[in-house]
Amino acid sequence: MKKMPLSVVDTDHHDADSMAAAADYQLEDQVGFIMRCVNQRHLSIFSRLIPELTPTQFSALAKLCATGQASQNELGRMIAIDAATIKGVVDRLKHRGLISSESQPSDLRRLILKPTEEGRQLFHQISAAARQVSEDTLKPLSEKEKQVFMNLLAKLR
Amino acid sequence: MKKMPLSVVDTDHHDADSMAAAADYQLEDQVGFIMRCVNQRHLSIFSRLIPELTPTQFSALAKLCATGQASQNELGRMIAIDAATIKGVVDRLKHRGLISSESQPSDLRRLILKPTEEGRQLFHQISAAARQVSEDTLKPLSEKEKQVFMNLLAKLR
DNA sequence: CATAAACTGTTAGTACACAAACTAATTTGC
DNA sequence: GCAAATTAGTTTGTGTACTAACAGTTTATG
Repeated sequence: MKKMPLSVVDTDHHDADSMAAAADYQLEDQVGFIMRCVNQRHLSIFSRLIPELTPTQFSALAKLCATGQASQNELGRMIAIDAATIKGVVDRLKHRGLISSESQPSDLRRLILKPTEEGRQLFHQISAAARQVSEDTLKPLSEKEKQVFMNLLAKLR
Repeated sequence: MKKMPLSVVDTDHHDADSMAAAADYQLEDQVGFIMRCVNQRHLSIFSRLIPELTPTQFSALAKLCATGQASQNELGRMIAIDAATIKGVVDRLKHRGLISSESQPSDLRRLILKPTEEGRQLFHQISAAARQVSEDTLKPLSEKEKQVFMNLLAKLR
């Protein structure tokens, strides 16, 4: 790793305020940046322990197994995924035979989604690994710290 | 909001362990799920306060303004973005005239990236807003809680 | 010095994620 | 009873994000 010549302060950038603000802006101290990194680590743990599904696909399948059935948009709302995104997720799960869909006679706009027997089986098979993913992600923290962290994280929802 | 009929426990799903594991699996209590939600909120705050750039584009520009220059892959490494992804980010910043690139004579593989004057100006203009993004994201926490949270979050990197 | 190993950037492929614009179906409000 | 608003799902477009495979360049090694 070579050090690059640092030359931040160079020219006229308007007011003194924005100069000072920009000068001591530390990208790696910002919540968003660190969260992105933590998420990268989490995704890597997830795909190692559960190579069969993406986190989003697993969320959808898990929620569908928990509720029994739901319409497509309804499912998206339950797991915080918008209508445009959930479509692709559902298509892929359907294509793999993990969920089924049929239109609801009483409301022709709606697609009723249900997990197939295969989908339920897969969910049950990997639910232990899913719990392990959370555990591994929080591994760097002590039991007490985990509780505090999860508590604060939930407040930022 | 209508309640759906809950019918989770229905058929033979192998061992008692995985049944029990699956039965009390609460998606909304998992780190990964909550982090995704927190990130959604953060992204929404970001795009409201800084509509000019995405968080990733801002990271790249900010780091380039801080270091003066870097090669493409080097820049990616500094902000935790892989080679395939950084290409698109750099292309878009270049297309908008915020950074420039030229190949390095001493190593023909490398593209040396630098912020343009316009890029530097934009960075200085929005750096205050960038700090505000972090502040707003952490708003639900008290000062003490913010410190604790950032400390624990950093441990999960 | 030759060549294997490592590195830089590129491309293709898959999968989110969201905004905006659209169709069709259903509710509502007057 | 009917127009207006709402809802469900789809499509398009943009922007991450990662894997895998690849070509050209540089470096390290035998």
